Amino acid sequence: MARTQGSHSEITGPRIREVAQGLFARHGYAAVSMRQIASEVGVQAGALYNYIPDKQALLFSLLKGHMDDLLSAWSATPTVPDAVKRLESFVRFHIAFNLARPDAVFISYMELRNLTTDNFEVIEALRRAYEDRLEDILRDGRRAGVFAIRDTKITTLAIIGMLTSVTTWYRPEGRLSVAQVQDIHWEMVQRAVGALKEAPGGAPR
Amino acid sequence: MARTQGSHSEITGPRIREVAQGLFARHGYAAVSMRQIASEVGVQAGALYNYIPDKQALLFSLLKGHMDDLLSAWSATPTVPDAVKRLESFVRFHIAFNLARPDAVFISYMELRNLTTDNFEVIEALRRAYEDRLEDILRDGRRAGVFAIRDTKITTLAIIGMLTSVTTWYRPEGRLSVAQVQDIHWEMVQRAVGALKEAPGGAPR
DNA sequence: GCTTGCAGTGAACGATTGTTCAGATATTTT
DNA sequence: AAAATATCTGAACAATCGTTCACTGCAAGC
Repeated sequence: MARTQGSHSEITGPRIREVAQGLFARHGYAAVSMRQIASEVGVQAGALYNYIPDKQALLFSLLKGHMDDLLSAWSATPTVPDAVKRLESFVRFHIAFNLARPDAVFISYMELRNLTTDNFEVIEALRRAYEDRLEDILRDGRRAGVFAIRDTKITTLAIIGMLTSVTTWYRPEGRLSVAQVQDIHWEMVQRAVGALKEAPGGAPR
Repeated sequence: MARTQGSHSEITGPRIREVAQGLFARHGYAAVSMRQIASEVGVQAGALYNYIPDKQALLFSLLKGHMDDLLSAWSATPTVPDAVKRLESFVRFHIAFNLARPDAVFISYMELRNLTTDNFEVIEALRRAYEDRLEDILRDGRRAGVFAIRDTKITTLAIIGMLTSVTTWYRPEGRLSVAQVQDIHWEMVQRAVGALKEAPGGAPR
């Protein structure tokens, strides 16, 4: 039995990427076979090659797509002149964007080592470009005297590290809403960059 | 040709774990074959099974060993009564300990998904136990009124996330020493938990 | 010097890997 | 209705996977 109903090409193509993303996130790129992907799509392994040249290209296309989405989504958020407000924007954006696509985030820094050297460099450049967006904000704020930062590069990486780690534990059915998580982290980031000056003895809790 | 010189058992055993740790960190558990490990040890694949029951047990033993080391190393650091000093101790310890064994750290949260369910639960419990050490410090400090923390659990995870991310970028030959990285992060953590009250208008930079 | 036992070899096992491709079927175009 | 095109099957490919095992050689104990 070959095709059992009408044209599937517009369904199968995206489905392959969805299924692969889920399986890669759960089990890892190397541990997932093309036959597993095909089976979950509802197709034989050979049919996958009507849509992708090979397994490596599938992984790369997922990571590339995610980084492109990330960068263009951030570019689409309105720019405000105030560095503090811009930092708040970034913090809330980063958390919301990442929590909305945990699988993509997961594989995007878990499967970097399974990329070809060429492919790796492309993704790495995009990652750095994203980090630069935050570093620019921090540099501006420092120059304006609203942030007290020792080292913008390290602070950039520390903030991104802190914010990204949310994806490792957050569960939608858990105790906190996304907005609450954003609030808590925004407060911590504000303090970490020295933007929130509290009166000494200011209310704990 | 079999063995070409004297007894190797006390060499080969640890070597297998060293080599496996390095290869797992670089390429991932699923992507590394027993033959690759054996080849780098300088032995045939079959010989590995004189030391380990199977590949899964090798991975588990690496992760278990790392978590045991981590917990007992922290337990061995002197306890001070002051919560702020205890937090400083933790921050510096976590950074130094992780930077000293990047491969072990890397696979310890990269290969969790390649563990059997039973094995995973063991490692997960140890990870939580370590997090609890930090959460205890934060809770004590909050009770004592020296930390202004909204949510101790989230703050715990955020701090660990921030500190652990150092291993993803730090290179010994880089711009900063471990001590400098510790200093910068300790300042950020101090502020994030509201322990560092700066006079409003306090010197930026 | 003989025996015992550890440490390692090298071949073999069935299973599975990514990928290719001729052929079958359904849809679309003519 | 016929021809052309798109989509998928199912078998096959060489390679590699984790693991087992009969066998070999060396070192240590007697």
